[in-house]
Amino acid sequence: MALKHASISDIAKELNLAVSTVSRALSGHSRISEATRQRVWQLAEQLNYQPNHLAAALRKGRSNTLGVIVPNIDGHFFALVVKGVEAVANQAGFNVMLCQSNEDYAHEAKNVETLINAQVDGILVSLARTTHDFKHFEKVRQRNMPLVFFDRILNGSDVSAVVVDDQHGGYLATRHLLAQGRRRIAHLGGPQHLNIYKDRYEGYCQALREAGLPVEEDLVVLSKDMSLADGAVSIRQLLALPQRPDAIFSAGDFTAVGALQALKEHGLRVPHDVALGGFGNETFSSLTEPQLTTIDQQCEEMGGAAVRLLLEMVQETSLRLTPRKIVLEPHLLMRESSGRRQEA
Amino acid sequence: MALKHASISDIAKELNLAVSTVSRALSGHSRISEATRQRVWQLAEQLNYQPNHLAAALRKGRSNTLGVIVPNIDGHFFALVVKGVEAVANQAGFNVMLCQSNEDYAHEAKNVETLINAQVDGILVSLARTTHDFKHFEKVRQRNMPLVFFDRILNGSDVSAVVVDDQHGGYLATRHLLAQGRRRIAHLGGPQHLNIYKDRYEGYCQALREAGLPVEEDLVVLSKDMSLADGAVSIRQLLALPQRPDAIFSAGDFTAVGALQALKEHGLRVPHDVALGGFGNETFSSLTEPQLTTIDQQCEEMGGAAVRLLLEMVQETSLRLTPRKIVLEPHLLMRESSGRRQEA
DNA sequence: TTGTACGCGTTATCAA
DNA sequence: TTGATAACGCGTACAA
Repeated sequence: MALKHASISDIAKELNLAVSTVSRALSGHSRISEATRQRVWQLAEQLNYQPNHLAAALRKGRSNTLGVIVPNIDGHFFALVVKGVEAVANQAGFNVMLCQSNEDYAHEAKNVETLINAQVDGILVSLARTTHDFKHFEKVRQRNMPLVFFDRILNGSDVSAVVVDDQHGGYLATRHLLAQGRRRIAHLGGPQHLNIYKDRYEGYCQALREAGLPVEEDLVVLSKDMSLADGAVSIRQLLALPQRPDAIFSAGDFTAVGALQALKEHGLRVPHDVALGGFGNETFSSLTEPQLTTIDQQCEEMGGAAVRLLLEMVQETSLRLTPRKIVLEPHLLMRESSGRRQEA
Repeated sequence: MALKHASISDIAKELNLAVSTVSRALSGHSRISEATRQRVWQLAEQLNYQPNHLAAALRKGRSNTLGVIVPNIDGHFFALVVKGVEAVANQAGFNVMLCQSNEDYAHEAKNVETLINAQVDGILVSLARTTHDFKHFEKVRQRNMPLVFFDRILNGSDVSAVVVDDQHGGYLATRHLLAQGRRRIAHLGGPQHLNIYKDRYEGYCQALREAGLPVEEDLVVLSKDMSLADGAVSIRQLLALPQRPDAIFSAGDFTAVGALQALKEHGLRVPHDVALGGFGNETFSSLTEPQLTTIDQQCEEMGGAAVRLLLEMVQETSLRLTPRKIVLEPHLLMRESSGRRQEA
């Protein structure tokens, strides 16, 4: 337990002032004579006074703390988003309480409870892959607690959110592969109830359509976890087709690298035999051989934008009613894995 | 602002009870008639009562929140440690407040202030690379706030901490390279004021000594950031030597992979010409070509152990006086980069 | 078993 | 400009 500490009333007693006066002197809010203000500050300094934020929070009904729920933190993406969140939040004088859902719905629901109990002033969420509904946010809405989503949301949901233009990202990646002369382009996708995977897929379709190519069902392989292993499995499936693809656009870097490894194991050369593009710009993406072409999302920027949006809602109750969306632009990072076919 | 909410006094009024009775009924502390307890719980449920933790915290002088300061979160290591921290903390009913120092001393000091202000019940820290003293923890000690370090601490400091046996890790890696028949083994190390880099270096020396080999100054290259770029720079320096090394033990995976890339650029084959071992088992380490031999630390376990140690100190004041250390065992992960020289 | 009364440290309101 | 006082919601001695 912390040692007993100097409080506002200690200062008041010492200076023969009322606590309210001291409080105002310290917060610099109301009009206060320069003389007493100085006396107060000086003694505060001397006693090494530290404001008790808990008490202030109780009184004001505001904890100056923001809650963040992410699926995980060991990938590059969410780690960077959280970094952005923290930077902007701290800047604004808010603390960040972190929760990981481990891609699990039940865990996510528990996280929400936790943050409500902790009395955070607002919540930032990116959904777990296993989340199909918003039930667990009911209490948050009831309390009229500010809530902002980022990156992963449910398709067709009307909520405040900061997202990347995933469709455009998928479009960019696929168009790039087309530009390299590829015609049979496969897609490795994720759970379609999540905006990000659905939109990336749509972008893929859009690019094909634009090139006058059909979307062949056989060439679209969806997986649940978007893991390394999923990539390998998908490749096995694709290579069993009568005619194999000459390029692959994966909606995630992990799956893309899993695919890369599997392709090599099957004796296929990347990009010569099969060109490859991923999504997400994970750390390892530039360390594979060949280096992986991928889509960069503005991770830190996303975190910062989400916090700013949330803080506006925290400060202005009226803004909590109408959902607002912020859309960031993704960028194509051309690297080796999608190069042109070499004329042998 | 959250909507007005049911408090224990609301329940009390409704039931014609005293708040204290309700309080006890809910917390199940004192003796309470089964009848009233049931009535209270039922109404609480009905009114969707949520305890106000802020008020409880103020009253009890305990926030049930733990603070964590890490240098960053975008590497694999700290991400996993934080995951472990969160799991165990939540399990025990504690929240986690996260701060990143960005490897910067000043930032770290600010983080400490932040956490003190937030009135956390205890602090977990892994030092920034630029931290050379403990000054900024003075206030923490003054308040007798529980403080536990993990992974990175200052050499020779007498504090409570959970660390990996880095010396043994360095020893394992180096001995492994020796066992592959290498004799001129270089070392890429980090700032020696931090235990982890110092100890890994010591382990390297120990293995060489044991093999009857000298530690050649020329073969030891230290760098500040342990980044990818540092690895490349170090390689340039090593290759400028009259006789180049036939193996390298790097105290970090990033540097190791930077070295790997540089070696390849110089036309050297890994492991044939130069065998390579890293430290830390980053995600990308198994995705490079060749796959990187490295040392695995028990990240999540470390986070969990640190929280447990901290919580003991939170609950039992007397335990805060004598520093305790917990040492985890590292494991060697043999992969391709350290294979035997192939007889051509 | 239950009720009374007070304090945790702040801030906000009203009066002086 | 300052002071007195009442909350914020909960926990806990002490009394009944």
